[in-house]
Amino acid sequence: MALSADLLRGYTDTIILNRLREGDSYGYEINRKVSELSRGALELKEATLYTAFRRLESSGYIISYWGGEGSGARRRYYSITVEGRNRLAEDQAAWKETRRILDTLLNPEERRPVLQGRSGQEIPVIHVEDQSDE
Amino acid sequence: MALSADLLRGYTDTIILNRLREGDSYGYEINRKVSELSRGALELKEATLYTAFRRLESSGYIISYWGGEGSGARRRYYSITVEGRNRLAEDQAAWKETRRILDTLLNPEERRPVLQGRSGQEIPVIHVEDQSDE
DNA sequence: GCGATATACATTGACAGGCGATGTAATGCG
DNA sequence: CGCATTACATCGCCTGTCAATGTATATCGC
Repeated sequence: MALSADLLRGYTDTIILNRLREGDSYGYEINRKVSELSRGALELKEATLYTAFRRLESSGYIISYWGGEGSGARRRYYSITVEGRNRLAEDQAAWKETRRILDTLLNPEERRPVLQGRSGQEIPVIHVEDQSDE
Repeated sequence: MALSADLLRGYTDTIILNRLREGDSYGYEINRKVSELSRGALELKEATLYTAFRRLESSGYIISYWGGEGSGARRRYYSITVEGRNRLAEDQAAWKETRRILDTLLNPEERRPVLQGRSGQEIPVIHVEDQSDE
């Protein structure tokens, strides 16, 4: 099943940052790696990729430099900045939260509902039973 | 943390369908329920809600009718159709897939590594007691 | 040497979903 | 009566995705 990257809208930047966390890289390679890690389920389109790079760089989350000449076409390498790492950490936290919310809102438990507020004082579990027929 | 609903783009329709699965309802109520279930983390904006209703209805996933007069403002009730249920099932499957991919692409393993074989057999769910709060 | 292919980067314009702003209307309460 | 609450609705802007298109270099087969 090829994921419609529409459901991933907004995560492209985070995906790139997380890739860069493991070391500098360039567009084409990042793309291959992403599709490899996702088993081909996610193929970032080039236009999406490169607009993301521009967005990230102009926001200071990554910086770029030319390199790799002599072994194929020229490459523009990207490097994650400190701000980028911070942004990545926030994004990862946001993803966990989003995942939790969507799990409860869309149902597919299987991971079990998470009903913990940050203050902890909030209500115990209200039984939301779920028989699919009616 | 209030979720930027930008990260939820594309899921609004599914959230609504899943709510309707439990019975007919109307905009205002659905909205309250969603924010209750998410503990206030997700507040669907009215513009978002009602455009979603129009989208869903014109696609045949829901149908609407007026009702509830006499007890406040008039309400437009929505009912999920058979097509809507099918669509919902697909969306839920897509969410599981998306979740899996994003978990591997964004890293936050923490619950279980996602390295299952292509063959589709699920990883045996490891029983993780979920009492820790972050 | 030459065309095909793969690598690699880049921009433009269209499209779709979310949402702020704004408007309408009915009911209930003090 | 005035105001809050409930409830629905639309317009126009913004942002991220992506098809289409273009450029350039290196390698491989013939």
